[in-house]
Amino acid sequence: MHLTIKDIAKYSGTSVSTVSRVLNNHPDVSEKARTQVLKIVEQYHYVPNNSARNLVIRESATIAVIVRGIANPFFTRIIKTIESAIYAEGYSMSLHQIGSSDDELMAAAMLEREKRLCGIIFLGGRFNYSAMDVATLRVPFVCCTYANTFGALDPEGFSSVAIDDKREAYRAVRFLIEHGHRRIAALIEAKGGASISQLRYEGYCEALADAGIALDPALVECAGSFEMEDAYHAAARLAERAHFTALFAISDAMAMAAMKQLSLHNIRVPEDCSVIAIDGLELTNYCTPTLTTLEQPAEEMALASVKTLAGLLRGDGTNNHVFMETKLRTGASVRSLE
Amino acid sequence: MHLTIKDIAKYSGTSVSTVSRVLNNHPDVSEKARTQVLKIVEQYHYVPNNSARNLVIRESATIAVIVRGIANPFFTRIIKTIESAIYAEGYSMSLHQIGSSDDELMAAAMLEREKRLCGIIFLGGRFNYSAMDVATLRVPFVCCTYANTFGALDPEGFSSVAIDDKREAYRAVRFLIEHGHRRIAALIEAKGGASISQLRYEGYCEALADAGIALDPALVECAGSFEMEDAYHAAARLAERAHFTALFAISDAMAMAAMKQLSLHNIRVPEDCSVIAIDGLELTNYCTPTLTTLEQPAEEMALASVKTLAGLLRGDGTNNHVFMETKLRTGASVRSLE
DNA sequence: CTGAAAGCGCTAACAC
DNA sequence: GTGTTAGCGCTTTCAG
Repeated sequence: MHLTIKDIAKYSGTSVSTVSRVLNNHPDVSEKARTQVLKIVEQYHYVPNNSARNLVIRESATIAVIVRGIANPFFTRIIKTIESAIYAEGYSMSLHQIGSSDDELMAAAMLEREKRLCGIIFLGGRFNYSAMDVATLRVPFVCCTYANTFGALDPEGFSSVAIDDKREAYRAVRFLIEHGHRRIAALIEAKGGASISQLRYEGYCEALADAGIALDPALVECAGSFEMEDAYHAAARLAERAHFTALFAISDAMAMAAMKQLSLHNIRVPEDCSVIAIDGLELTNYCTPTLTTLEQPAEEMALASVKTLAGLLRGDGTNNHVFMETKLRTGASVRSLE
Repeated sequence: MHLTIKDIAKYSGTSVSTVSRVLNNHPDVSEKARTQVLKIVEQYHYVPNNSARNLVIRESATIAVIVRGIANPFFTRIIKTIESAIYAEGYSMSLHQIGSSDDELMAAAMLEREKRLCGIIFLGGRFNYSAMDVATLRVPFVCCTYANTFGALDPEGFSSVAIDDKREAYRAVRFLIEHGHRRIAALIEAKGGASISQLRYEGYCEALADAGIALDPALVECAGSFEMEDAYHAAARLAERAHFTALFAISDAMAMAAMKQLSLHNIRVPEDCSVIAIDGLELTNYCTPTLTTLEQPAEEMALASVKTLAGLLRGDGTNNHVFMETKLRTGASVRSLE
């Protein structure tokens, strides 16, 4: 079917070991043999079989990045930085996306064996690994953008880089309160459960509580997902049910959909209702009004993830868990209620 | 290092073939052996090595989807549909992203050997393959979203599903002309070259020509990329240099950035300037004003790609090249110049 | 510098 | 039903 290294050896009048050496840039090959092999490779469009290669090598200096939900535009920024950081550290990257219903740990375990990985970075994922779940993993791994807050893992056994979702949500809502708002609605995904939505919702509740504002259930609306369309409908329910002077959305995308819905209800942003969110998508710089948001430090998070993993691989460096801070990006969607 | 099928055979008191049969759900295994093997597999967290598996199988009923630039939000919609269509046809999907500087054909050739693919779908990619370039590919492939317009490939040798970029751009600009506009600016990526930008630019030129409107170079601005930020700056140059009553942007994202810039120049959309684009991103439903755009039929394109490939694989069906039509999505960004 | 040969972990005949 | 065994295509000692 396909040409093998054996065929190339035959056609170029050498042996498979010589061909292998040429292909892998080993020094111990005569210039003559090298040229000849390369010529045949070119001529016959030979492409080596990676499965065979992966099977025989012991370790591959490859770090896998396993992404859950690549549609998330926030991840694309992170991935870009992770990639260059991985190369800069002398490793190569293998990027894999998994569906939201797939098991990233199983995917990781299979890749570890298939590609002889030396490390793994999880980007987005479940929040509740158990020790059993990670038992198949033999290489160090770091969770980027989430910290297994709800899981039961030995913190010494892995690393994480994330924002403190609860704290940042607290800051966002606090920001609204400081601008004089007291009737603050929340647009979340769902209550309870082990998710980013729950953490950010808790931050919302705590900020209200600390300011002596009673939690009004009528001001909290669940979209059921992080999708813009669902957020759009949820915002309609909110607008029709309650009055509020400010809205905290758990994500930029949801905030954007909500703003559209508010304008349809003749609620002007920020004149009638201020809006704040968390994420800092590039995109929300371009909507009208520009969204005020707590921007996640994507680049720093990416860098920290790779640095941590590289430290682990080199032998210096230990597992650790870092929480980064967001940066307030002041848009035009929040006004003071003087 | 890792447990192998041999270890599992030993621990479960059977042979490797029995273990293999259990793992691959072959019928010829006693219930007793099956339970026993599964127990050991579970207990020792055994995970098979796919490289070894891929090496020995002849073909795998796997279709690879190779995406260039997964950041493109338009692709995520397509991928979702492609995935379910592939499963519905009885194949499994292997999704791979490649960087914009990588060679998708080399990636495809390697995957074909590594995973014993039976077919390939390219999503986004270069426009100028040559026959030499595809010489390494042995399985049928279809180009989704582009048609190798600038390439030199035998049309019988591959399939494509795309929109006719030139025609659709023509329609968009024609739409503006029918609304009374004559000073129509164009926001493109770059002039010349083998790209979607060039095709859409040609459509713009032709629509103007057909309407007897002279092409004014001052009304054409190149962003240099498809990025929002670059489009944003390009729109500023345009606004400062020329007067126009309408703007045609080659993509939704660029249009969105341009609208923001126009508003900064006190040019209201659509009162002072109408805006139209091509793509139909979900997102532009939520910006203000809602963007009028020619929506690419992502789902149909995805479906057609898989159907074509499946036909090729089954033996009925031949290579073909289909151009789909966009659907006008009327937003609020275009007004009539009565 | 070069080639022969021993596997890497798995599947699939092929015998039993 | 089950076990033995011959490779899949490649890298890598180990001799020459």
